[in-house]
Amino acid sequence: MYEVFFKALGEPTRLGIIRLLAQEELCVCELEELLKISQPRISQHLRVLKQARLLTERKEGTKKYCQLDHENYQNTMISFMEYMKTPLTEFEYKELSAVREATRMDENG
Amino acid sequence: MYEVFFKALGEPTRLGIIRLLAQEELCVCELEELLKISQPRISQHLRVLKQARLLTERKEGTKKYCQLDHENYQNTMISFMEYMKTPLTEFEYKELSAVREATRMDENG
DNA sequence: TTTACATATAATAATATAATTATGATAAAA
DNA sequence: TTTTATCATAATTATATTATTATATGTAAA
Repeated sequence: MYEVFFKALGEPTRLGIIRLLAQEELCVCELEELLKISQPRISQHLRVLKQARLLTERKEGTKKYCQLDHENYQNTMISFMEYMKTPLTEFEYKELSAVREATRMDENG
Repeated sequence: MYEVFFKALGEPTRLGIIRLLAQEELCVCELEELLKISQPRISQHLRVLKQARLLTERKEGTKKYCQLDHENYQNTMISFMEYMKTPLTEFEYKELSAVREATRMDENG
């Protein structure tokens, strides 16, 4: 989940796209002209952003207008920050204690 | 900058590592045992996290203890969220107007 | 000063991702 | 109904990333 989200953001072309779409609703051909990159390339990166739930789309005639999925973007960022704050599971703590216990035993004997 | 940061987070092994290191200071061999993955693999992923400024390190004897660089992690997340809120540059708006003007001209004539 | 431990690095192989080129689909317009 | 515009997809090539294996480095202890 977070992996897909961050992987989508961890690429320069997509970062450029998503920053534009955070401010303006744009269609593929506008992105193409603004960023001076080919249409299939835009299209493929948009697919990645869509899978990461970073995009909302709207069709108008033959054009597809995209913008940042503000809600899911914010929710995911916040949820990740919360996730990073959550303590390890009980199991993880037990494992960790075991590992440290083993190390201490090494050191003492 | 953000690209390196998010790319570092956009990989499952590194996400697993960084979540542990957000809660506990751990050395490489502890990560190795907790995550059941090889030492070179840990070591390489730690390098990526370091480059993304997600890590602080401390040496103690032969061991290297790591933890999340809480400060830089938070600053980067916040700074990115601010970045996403900043309006397009004047130049970008001009470009966009030009593109839209061209489209409108197409539609009208 | 040899040995063992913790970590890093290099080389390789496997896999994944990105960009390009070519082609297809759909809807609107001529 | 043929064109044209917009977008999607497939195939290919190029490049990057990941994991493994083998080896090296450094440090502390025997």
